[in-house]
Amino acid sequence: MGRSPCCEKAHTNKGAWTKEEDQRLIDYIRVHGEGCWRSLPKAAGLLRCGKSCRLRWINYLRPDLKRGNFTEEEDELIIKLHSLLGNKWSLIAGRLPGRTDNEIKNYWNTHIKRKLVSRGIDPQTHRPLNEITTTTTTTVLTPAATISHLDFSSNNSSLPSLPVSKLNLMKNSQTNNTYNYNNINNFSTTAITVPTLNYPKIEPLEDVNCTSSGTTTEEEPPQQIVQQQKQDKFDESELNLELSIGLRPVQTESTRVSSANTAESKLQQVHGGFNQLFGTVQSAMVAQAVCLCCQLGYQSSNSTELCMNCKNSNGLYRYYRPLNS
DNA sequence: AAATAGTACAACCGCACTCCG
DNA sequence: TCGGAGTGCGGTTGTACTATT
Repeated sequence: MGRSPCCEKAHTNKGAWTKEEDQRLIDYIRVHGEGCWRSLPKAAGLLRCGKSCRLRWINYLRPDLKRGNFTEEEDELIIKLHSLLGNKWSLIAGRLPGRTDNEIKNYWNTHIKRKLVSRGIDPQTHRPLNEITTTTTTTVLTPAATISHLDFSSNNSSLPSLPVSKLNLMKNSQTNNTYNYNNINNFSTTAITVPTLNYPKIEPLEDVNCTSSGTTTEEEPPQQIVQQQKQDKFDESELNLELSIGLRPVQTESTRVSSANTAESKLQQVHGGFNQLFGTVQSAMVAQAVCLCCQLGYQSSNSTELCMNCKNSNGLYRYYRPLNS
């Protein structure tokens, strides 16, 4: 049994929007605001599907959209973000104020792909097209590798089984037991050092060997939480806003030392689950996050005034409507 | 000038996720 | 806890426009 269609297809217009339809939609949203897209068409007197209205508004009619050509800076930012996030267009769009996911996706497919190919770079992997082997220090499952399962349970009673989904994990090839976790909210990399004997069972959905700009924390003490300051400036070489955490190898009760300021104590605080640890780390990351557009100077560079991104508590730019404000 | 090929992008489709009763 | 409604997302398609022959 399939789900019901989103609208009565029989009595809806399809295809390009007319000026009148646009105006009706704009007028309606100006008065009533966004929301309840299913009932909106009828209320606004539009013979359109609610989804169609939503798409038209979000991708074309919103007043805060930045129309026009992409700048060189935007190009480079999209490339960097794509290398980190893959085809997560909405996330990429969240970092480009005034641009929509659809617009970026189209632009990627029509311009940037070709641009990268002409530079000799594979648009999907962001590796040189003619590269056969790699000598870089980090092996990455895929630019946005998805790990289906992370399991500490077999040899370790203090850490739970970890049904970790959709983490961007990169295995550090130099330190066999370190994984880098790409935090998509603020582009930081979290190095997770796991006990050698309790090596996590990684089941990558895709096995794509490629390189990355991910950083390692091999020389840092394993139990130390090191939160490096973000780079003030968008670096041409890489988006390296590093936050590192190393998990101490499993210890017996007798050897366990508690300290309020150590990573170990943090671990103990979150013994209810590794997911909680990620939640804690992520929260810290987000709390510290300064949006990229501010770093880049796209938005207000005035230090006393946060841009819309930074005003948004989750660190991600989302659509904002100045209509009724 | 007409036909054809290539390009750009708006719009659609279907799936997945979240929310709420 | 479950199921349906609403919404968001990524991939794909359709079509208008431009360049080339």
